[in-house]
Amino acid sequence: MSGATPRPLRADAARNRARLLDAATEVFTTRGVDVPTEEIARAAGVGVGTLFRHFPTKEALLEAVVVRRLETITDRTARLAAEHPPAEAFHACFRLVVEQSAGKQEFTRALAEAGVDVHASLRESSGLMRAQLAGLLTAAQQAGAVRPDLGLPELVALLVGTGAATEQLAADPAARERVFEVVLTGLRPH
Amino acid sequence: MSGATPRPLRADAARNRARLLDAATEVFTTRGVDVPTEEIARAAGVGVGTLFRHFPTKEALLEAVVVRRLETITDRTARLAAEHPPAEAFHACFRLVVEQSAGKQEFTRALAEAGVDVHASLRESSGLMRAQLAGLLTAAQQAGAVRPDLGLPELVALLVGTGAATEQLAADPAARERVFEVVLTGLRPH
DNA sequence: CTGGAATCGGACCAGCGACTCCGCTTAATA
DNA sequence: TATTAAGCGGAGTCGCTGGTCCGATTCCAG
Repeated sequence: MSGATPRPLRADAARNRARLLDAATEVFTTRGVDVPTEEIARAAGVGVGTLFRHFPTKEALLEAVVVRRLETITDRTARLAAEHPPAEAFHACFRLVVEQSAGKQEFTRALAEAGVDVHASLRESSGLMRAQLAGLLTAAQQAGAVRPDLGLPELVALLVGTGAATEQLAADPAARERVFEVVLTGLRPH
Repeated sequence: MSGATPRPLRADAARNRARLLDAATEVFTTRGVDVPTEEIARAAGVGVGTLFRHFPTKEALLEAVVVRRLETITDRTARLAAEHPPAEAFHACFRLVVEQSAGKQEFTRALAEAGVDVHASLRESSGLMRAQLAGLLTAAQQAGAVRPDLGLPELVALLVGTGAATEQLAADPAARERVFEVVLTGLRPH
């Protein structure tokens, strides 16, 4: 197995890599995954050659973006889970995940479509995320705050769905809030 | 203004047109809107030339497919609405629209992205659909079956969202049912 | 049956976008 | 500061896909 980075990566190279990641996140999110790679390179202030040296493939770049975002969300979720009682934590995380995933369905879908089996790195961080969610869910259920008949798959589906729903209401925060209320109310035991 | 069809369309032409529409519906739904036009032509058993004579553009074909599906759904919705009391009708239609819209978000999104303003035909049938839904919603609200603070936009968003959610659970009907219950429960007044 | 208009099919064309290549630039080090 | 290898940029390549064109084929009126 290969250990850490073989070489420490030169200063400018590291900077460019970071810029590319940021630019790609921005551009993919706002304009969709179909933007030409050149657009991303331009947004990052580098040439396409640089882009492809850092990420061998457009798909690899997309994957890197998704992984980073997943990791961020997982971290924040963990913090919320640690600092609040189960019911509150569950609700806060639900909102967090939905809000932070805006436009992300497209990402993962594109990934899933492109290569049949996603890369190891994605599977790993997505696994961590799922583990977090599973813990949150069972804790909330034991606290009597969530219907006991729901499993992780249903929770994930509802997260994705609520994301899609709120995306439709981007312009109207009040309506978005009402949608949240509908879903969160429906999640309570009845 | 132009009246009805200028010419009655030859027999084989009509057949081919229908085949194209069916094949396109099938292929777009199962493999996404990015399939090459040639695939659709092959699935329909015709050449690409025929395809482009009937539909001047790939986008036009997609639009025709979407319009047809919207019309079907609208018809069924109308029938349900006429034959059941408000609350039942609302629930039944909610399920119907979600189930029949499977994979359709992608369609409309692709359309919206492609040309900025969708074609008149689509706007028309989509308007009819929205009118149906609006009627259904207010009736159900007056019957006390649905939260009174929801508007048409929220309903549409929830339809789209529930569609996205159930699509994630394609393999597990029981889980899908639980998702429906969550959303429909959340829609009731509290 | 048959003439000819409508329709068909698929080779062909053009534009686009992912990725490569290589001469030039620049960070790191002695 | 000089040396050198890592890194950069972007013009160019190649394959793919939407859309066109026209000779071959098919329907149908007389």
